[in-house]
Amino acid sequence: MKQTDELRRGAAEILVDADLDKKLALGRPLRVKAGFDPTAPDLHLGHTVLLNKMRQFQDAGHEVIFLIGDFTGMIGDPSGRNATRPPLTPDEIAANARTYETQIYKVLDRTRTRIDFNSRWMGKMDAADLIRLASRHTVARLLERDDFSKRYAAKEPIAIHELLYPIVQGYDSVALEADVELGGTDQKFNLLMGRQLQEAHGQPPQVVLMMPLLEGTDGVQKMSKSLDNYIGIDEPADEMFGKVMSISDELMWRWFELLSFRPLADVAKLNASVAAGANPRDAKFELAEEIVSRFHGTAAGPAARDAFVRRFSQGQLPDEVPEVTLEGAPLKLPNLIKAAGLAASTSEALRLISQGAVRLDGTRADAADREFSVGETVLVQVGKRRIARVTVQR
RNA sequence: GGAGGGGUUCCCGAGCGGUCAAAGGGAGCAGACUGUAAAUCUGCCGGCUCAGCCUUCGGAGGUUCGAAUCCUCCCCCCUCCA
Repeated sequence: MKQTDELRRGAAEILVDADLDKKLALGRPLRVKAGFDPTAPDLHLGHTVLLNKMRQFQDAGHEVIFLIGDFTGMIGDPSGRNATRPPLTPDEIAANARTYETQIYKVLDRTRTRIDFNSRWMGKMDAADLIRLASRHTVARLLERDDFSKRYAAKEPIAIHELLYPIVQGYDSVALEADVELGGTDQKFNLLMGRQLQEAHGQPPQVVLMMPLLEGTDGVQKMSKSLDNYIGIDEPADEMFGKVMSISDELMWRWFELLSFRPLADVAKLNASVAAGANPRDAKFELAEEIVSRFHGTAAGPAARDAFVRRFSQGQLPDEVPEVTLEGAPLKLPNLIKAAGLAASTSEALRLISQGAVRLDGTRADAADREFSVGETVLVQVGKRRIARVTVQR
């Protein structure tokens, strides 16, 4: 039962757990569905939690359906904020789907992945079909959904079409005859709707496996672009490595569980060695290396690690210092910093100088009125991360 | 159609005629400490030709020596009644 342990790894909840074993015992590849929003195709590590789980199912021999909710995208998941959003055009949807494709195969096995769109069946429904589908549900039932009931109780508006969202998503499971649906814990209601609708259509209900939402680099809030606590899977290797290293030790174990493909037993060993006094940093190195290698190729992880050690542990300059040539000499230091893109404004540059954040050729700059004339070249460092070699001209 | 409540700097949110570039919190940035950890402490946190000046408080006008604060019109959001 080793395999099912890994399939359950990190899951927040499985409904119904016992059914998962029964389905696996059927001896045929299961149809595993996971839905994705067509509007947010720029993936970060948080999204890969689900992709990782999909990959695990693929490795166990099952078929994975990457379902793009282009039809449901017209509704927008009723999370409460944007009740109405402009529908995407077919061109936009196609473009987003292509973006998905270039990203998801860093995790998923292309040969076992099927990409589908729920407009394929929903688009064919006419008004009568939709009314028939909706007639199977009651408002009371829909109000069981947490955010609906909260909004209702708070006397916030709920648009009619929002009520249709869970129904449509649930119907997707019917259309695909899904055996298993994967999703985030925030999707619980929608996922369960699939079970209900499948039963109503005479199908065995899918097993619902919910993954937790990954905490972002701040360790508290869920990873999201808007909170800027995310690591995008397209980020440069060194940056990705650095960001992983900046997470807290506590969070690291969580990430091991949800983002690593190391067997749980290995992770337990690492954990034990840290508990016995090993430097947690070294465990984090392992995690960062694995993640970077996944998205940038096997050689990239170790390379990023070396670069990291040289730069931050040994305090050396990075391998490649951006060269910047500026015009408009003579330039005062704050203006030079701004023009080189090392600070957002000269005001900020001024502040940084007074706070001792600026180094010129390695030594702290304290004079804000230092001027640079034609032909001068300086190595400018602002804080730990911003750096450039600047040459002044004309 | 009617009644009412709102729109403030990245976010939340105070301010309700001068002492307001605007309290407080969050986020962010920098310094100290470090394992670029996290936590903590300290400072910063509109812009500029920076002891001064300029532009901001939904928009446009107006009152005033002076407005985020008062008045008029407009735009947008929300709630309730019908």
